[in-house]
Amino acid sequence: MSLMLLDTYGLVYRAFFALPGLTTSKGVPINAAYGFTMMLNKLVADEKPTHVIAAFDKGMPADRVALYKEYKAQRTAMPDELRSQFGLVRRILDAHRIPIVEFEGQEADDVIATLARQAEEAGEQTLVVTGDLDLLQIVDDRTTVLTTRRGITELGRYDPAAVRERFGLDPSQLPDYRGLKGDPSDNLPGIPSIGEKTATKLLQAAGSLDALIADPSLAGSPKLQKLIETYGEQACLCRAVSIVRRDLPVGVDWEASRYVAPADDDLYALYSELEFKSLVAKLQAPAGLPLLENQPQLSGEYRSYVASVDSPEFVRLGEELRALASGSRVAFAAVGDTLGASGRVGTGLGFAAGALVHEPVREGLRAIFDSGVSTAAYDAKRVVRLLRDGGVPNAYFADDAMIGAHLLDPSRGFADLEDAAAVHLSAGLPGETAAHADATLQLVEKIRPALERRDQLRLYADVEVPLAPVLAGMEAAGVAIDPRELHAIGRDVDEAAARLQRRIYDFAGEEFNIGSPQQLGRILFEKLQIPGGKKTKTGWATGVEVLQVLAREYPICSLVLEWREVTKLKNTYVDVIPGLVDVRDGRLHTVFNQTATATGRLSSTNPNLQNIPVRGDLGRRIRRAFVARSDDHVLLAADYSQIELRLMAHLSGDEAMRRAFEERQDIHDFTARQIFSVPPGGQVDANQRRMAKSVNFGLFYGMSDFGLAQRLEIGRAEAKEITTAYFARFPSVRDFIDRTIADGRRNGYVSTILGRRRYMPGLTSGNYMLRAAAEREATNAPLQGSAADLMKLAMVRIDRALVASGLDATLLLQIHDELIFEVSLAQRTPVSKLVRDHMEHAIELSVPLEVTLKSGRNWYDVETMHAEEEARSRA
DNA sequence: ATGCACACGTA
DNA sequence: CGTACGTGTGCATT
Repeated sequence: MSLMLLDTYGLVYRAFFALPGLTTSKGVPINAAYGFTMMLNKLVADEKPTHVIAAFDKGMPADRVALYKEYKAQRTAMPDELRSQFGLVRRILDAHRIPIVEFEGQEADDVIATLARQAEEAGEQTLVVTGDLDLLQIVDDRTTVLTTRRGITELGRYDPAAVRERFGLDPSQLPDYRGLKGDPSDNLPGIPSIGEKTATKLLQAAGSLDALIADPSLAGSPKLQKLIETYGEQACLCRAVSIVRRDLPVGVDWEASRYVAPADDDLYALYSELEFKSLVAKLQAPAGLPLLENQPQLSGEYRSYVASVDSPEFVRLGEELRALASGSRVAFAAVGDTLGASGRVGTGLGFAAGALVHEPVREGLRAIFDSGVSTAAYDAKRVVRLLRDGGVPNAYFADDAMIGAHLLDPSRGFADLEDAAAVHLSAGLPGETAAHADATLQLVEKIRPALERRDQLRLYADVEVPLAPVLAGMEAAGVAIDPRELHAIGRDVDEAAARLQRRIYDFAGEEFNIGSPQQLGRILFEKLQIPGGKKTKTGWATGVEVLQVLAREYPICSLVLEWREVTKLKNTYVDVIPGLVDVRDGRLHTVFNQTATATGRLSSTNPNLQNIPVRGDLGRRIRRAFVARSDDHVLLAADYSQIELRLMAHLSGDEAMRRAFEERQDIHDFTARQIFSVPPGGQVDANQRRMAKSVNFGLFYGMSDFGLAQRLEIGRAEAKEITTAYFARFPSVRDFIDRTIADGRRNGYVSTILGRRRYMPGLTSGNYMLRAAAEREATNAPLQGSAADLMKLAMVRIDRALVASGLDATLLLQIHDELIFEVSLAQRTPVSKLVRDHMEHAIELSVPLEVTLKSGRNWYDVETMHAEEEARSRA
C-alpha cells in the first residue's frame, strides 16, 4: 500500500491565506475549504495513494505545554472566517470517505508521526503532506514529506537526500537544530544569537546537541562555548518540545482508509451547496438534477503538441488551427513559452511557442487572423509579441480578459489568469495551456456584459484593447543605448562616490554603512550630537527634508545627501542598464504594464523608464545614453502641457480657469494674479508664481491647508488665506472637488472622462485618516485617470496614423504625459505635425490642449536644447 | 529566501 | 496631513 497522511489543519490554514476571500452567494466564507479541496484532488490525482488518512489537532497539546508552558503562547487567535470552515472540511473529507484521526491532547504532527511509524514497521511507503517543516524529522527511506510552498498547488518534496541538501543535516538532527535556533512561531527561544547558519555549523561539527553540551569546546569560538554553557538547558527544552511523538496508542482500521475515488453523486450536493462551480462543472449531474445554470465547463478535449514531435504532427496542428478559423471566436493564452488556442468549450490546443518555426503552424495561425474571426486573449500584449516573433504579424485581438478584469476593478493587479479565473469564474485552472485559452473565452463571456452594464465598452474596445498591440510594438522596438556614454558616467560616479565616502568617514571619525538609516542616525545624532534629530517609528529620521535643513551648518549632512544621489544613480541606473540591454540589437526593451495602476496610468519595469532622472544635472546625464538608432534619426518628445489643470478646467467648467487656457496664458502666473490680486499690468514675482504653482499642484492631489503650509513653509493661517482666495476666484473648482467626493460616496466609485472607474470604499469609512486619504485619492483619480485616457487614445490613433502614412517613425516610450518617438531626420516635421494633431485633438475639451515638441540626437539633448522645431510644426 | 521599512527617482 | 508608480538598500523574518 502507499499511505498518504494529511496534516489537515496546516493545509487548510495555508489555503486560507493563499486564496482571496471567496464566499458563497450567501456570504459563507469558503476559500480555505475550496483550496483544500483543490489540493486534495491534485494530491490523489498526482500521487495515487492507495490509502488516505486526515489527521486533526484536538485540544491543547498537553505534553508540550507541560514541558514548556509558553508553547505557542504568542499565537494570535484564528480568524472566525477560517474557524467556520473546518466544519466544511470535515464534510468534504466525509464525502471522499477519508477517515479522520485525532487524539485528545495531541497535535496532528504526533498522530501523523505515529501512524507513519506503524506503516513503516509494516514495511509500507508513506507520504506526509503538511504546511510546516517540523515533520521533516520523520523523513526516511520509507517516509517522504511534502510541504506547501507558494500558492496552493506547489509542493516541496523531501526525502532524506532533499533534507540533507536543504539543511545540511540528517532528518534526525532537526529537533536538535530547532532546539538551538528556536522558533518564533511556536514561541521557542532556542539559544539567543544562534540562528540557522550557526545551528547548522554546530551540529555538523558536533553531531548532536547532547554531544555539544557534554563538550562545549566543540563549538569552536569561546563566545559560542559560553552561550552553550549558559543556554544549553533551554535548548534541550526546546528540542524536547520539538520532537514528535511516535508512540501514541492510536489504532486505525487500515481497510477503512483505503481510498476509492468518490462517485460524482456523493460530491454533487455538497459542492453545489458550497458553490464550488468549477468542480461541480466537472461532475456528472445526478439524474433528475440540472447542472447549475451558466456554469463554466473546463472539461473539454485538449491536445498538446510539444516541440520535439516530428513534422507531420505540426502539419496536423496547423490544420487544427486552421479549423478554428471557421468558429465564431478563438481565444489564446500564453503560459511560460507555451501557447494555447481554444475555439469553443471543449476544443483546445496547446503547443510550445517554438512550434512557430514550422510553416504549417504559422499558416494555421495566420489563417485564424485572416478569417476575421473574433479573437480573444489573456494578456494580448504578450501573445502578440510571441506571435509576431514567431512570424505571425497579423495577430490582432478584439478582447483581452486581463484588461477587462482590471477595468472592472483597477485596485486589483490581475497578474495571471489564475487570479482572474478565481475571481470571475470561481474556478481553478488545469495545467494545460489549452485549457487556459478555454478559460479565457469564458472570462470574456463574463466580462464583456459586465463592462457593458457599466458603460465601459468603448473604453475597453476602443482604447485599452487596441493599446495592447501598440505597447507590444513599443516593447519590441526598445530604445538604443550608447554604452560608451554609460561607462563614462559610471567612472565619474564611482569616483564621486568613493571621494564622498572618504570625507564622510573623516567627519564621522569612523567607518560605517552610510546606506543604513539606522547607523547613519546613530552617527549623526548620537555620536556627533547634531541637534534637530527627529524620530520615526524605528529610529532617527534621516530623510532629505531633515538632512537638507542641517546641511547648511553641518557639512557631513550635505555630503550624505550627495552620496545618496550618486549611489542611487549608480545602483539604479548606471550599473543596471548595461545588463538589461539586449545584446542582439543593443537596445533596452522595457516592459509596460497595462493593469498595474488604480488610476489608469501605465507603469514600466525592467527597467522603469518612467523615472529616469531629469532634475539634477548629474542624473540628467544618464539621458545621454539613450540615443537615436543612427545619425539620420532623432528622438522626438511630445508632451502635453498642464494636462491635469486643463482637465480640471474642463471637468469643473470653471469659467476663469477655462478662459486662462483659452487665452494661452501662463497658468501659474495667471493663478498668482488671481490669488494675490495683482492689478492688471502689474508684475507677478517669482515667489508668488512658485506659491501659485504649489497651489495648482496641491489642488489635484487633494491637499489640505496644513499640507500647503508645510510645503510652502508658511503659517497655517496664511495657507488658509491663500486657498480661500483661490476658491473665491475659481468657485467651480471647489464645487467640482466637493461633487466628486459626494458622488464617490454615493456611487462607491469615481470616474474619468471615458468612464474608467476607481472604487473608493474608504469614502464612507468611520476612520478619519482612512476617509481623508480616500478623499484625496477620489479628488486625484478623475484628473490623473482622464489624462491617462487622453494619452492612451492618442497613442492608439497615432500608431494607426503612422502605419497608414508610411512615415519612418517608431513610438518608443510613454512617460505619462509624454511620448518619445524615434524618427528619421528627414521626416521630423511631418511626424511632428501628425503627433501634435492627434494629441491635441484626442478628445475635444472645452479648453484647448497644448503639446510641446522637442527633438535631439539623444534624450539629454531633447530635454536641454530648445526646440525651434516647435514653431516650424505649428506653422 | 522573502517581506517590510525607508529612501528616492519620475509624472 | 498631496496623487500615482518601481527599485534600491538594510534588516528582520519565513
